[in-house]
Amino acid sequence: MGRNSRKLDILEAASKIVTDRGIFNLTLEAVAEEAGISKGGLLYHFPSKEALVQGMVEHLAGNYREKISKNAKEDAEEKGKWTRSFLDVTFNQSYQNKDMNAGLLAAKAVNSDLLEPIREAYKQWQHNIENDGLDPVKATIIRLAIDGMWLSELFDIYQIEKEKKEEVYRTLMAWTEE
Amino acid sequence: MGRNSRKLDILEAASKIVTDRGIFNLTLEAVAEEAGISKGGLLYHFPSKEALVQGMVEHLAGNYREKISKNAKEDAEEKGKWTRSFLDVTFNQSYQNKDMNAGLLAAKAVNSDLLEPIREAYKQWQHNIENDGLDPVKATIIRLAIDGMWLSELFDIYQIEKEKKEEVYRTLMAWTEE
DNA sequence: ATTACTATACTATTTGGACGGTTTTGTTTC
DNA sequence: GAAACAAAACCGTCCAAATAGTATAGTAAT
Repeated sequence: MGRNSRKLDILEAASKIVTDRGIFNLTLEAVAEEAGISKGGLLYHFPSKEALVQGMVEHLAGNYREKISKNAKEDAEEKGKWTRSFLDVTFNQSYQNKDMNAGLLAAKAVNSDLLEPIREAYKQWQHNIENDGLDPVKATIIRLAIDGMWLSELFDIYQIEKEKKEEVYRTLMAWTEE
Repeated sequence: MGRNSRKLDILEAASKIVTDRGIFNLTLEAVAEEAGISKGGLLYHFPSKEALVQGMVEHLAGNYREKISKNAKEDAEEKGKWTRSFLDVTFNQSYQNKDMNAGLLAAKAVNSDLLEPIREAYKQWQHNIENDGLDPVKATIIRLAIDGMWLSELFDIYQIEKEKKEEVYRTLMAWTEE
């Protein structure tokens, strides 16, 4: 798998550091060490810290987008497919995805402008969800609820019990099929 | 003239810096200057940066708690009062409250343990909401949706149009009255 | 005397990033 | 196929700037 995964190695290392040690420990040296590369080598791939964080965001936004659009396309039922896809991917995949959380936190801390790719993605999803054959307000609520779930966990504000989480998920999913 | 609001001035200054300039610019010097106090004076009140952030969190958590419990007590209808109060306070008051956002971001960045007062508050609210005379799952969804709304804005991920926000709010509110 | 500061100077450490050099890999020419 | 060269990938050191926190001497009001 060689050479092309070098950049990915670095991005993963950066995510790991943010997740495990917090934003203030995301230093070039720490990332280099975690990725098994020298500081110079790191700066070769990402010429500045901002570029590194930008890389993180672009990577996670791309991944997330792909998953959601693929999932929607595979849905047999037309009505509600975007809402379902968003719900499913967010709950079952991105949820535990450290990259997402780390990238968000890093971008917010370093430079809010770097969040643009994510904003762009969300804008599109919101549009799709509102034109999904469902009641737009209810669809939006579904979206907000699942976002509330992962954002509150990302923030360590609270975490509902697994049981209740599953129940919420099933209920929201059922709403997309009404 | 016990200018006892000195500590509050400092906390407000800190919030303003985080909101306007981001977490990395929350330095002791910057806070002192923004608060119109010397660095020594700042350290007199908050002996370390961590203590300052702790102060921020405690202050916002206290405020938030008070508002919600006051609001719930004033509700004429018993059923759903906690859910309504949470919804109302979050949407109409804490929402634009920069203190909340700044405190959260600062605590998450500096030391996640500092979020404990908020976690404690949320734990209680979740308990109240689940025993509010409403369907617990639906009540939880209401809570999650409104959290999704302010957290996604706090994060600058997306912002729905005002119109739609109001609609969502009204719909959620109606659900607490069913 | 105590509380609540101001003002300045200082230390010790960290950090982003520049820089110059080296190794690896790939391509062309003989 | 080997030599010659070029480009990409990478290393390790150096440095100026910034920062948390300490120290200290002094002020003003209660």
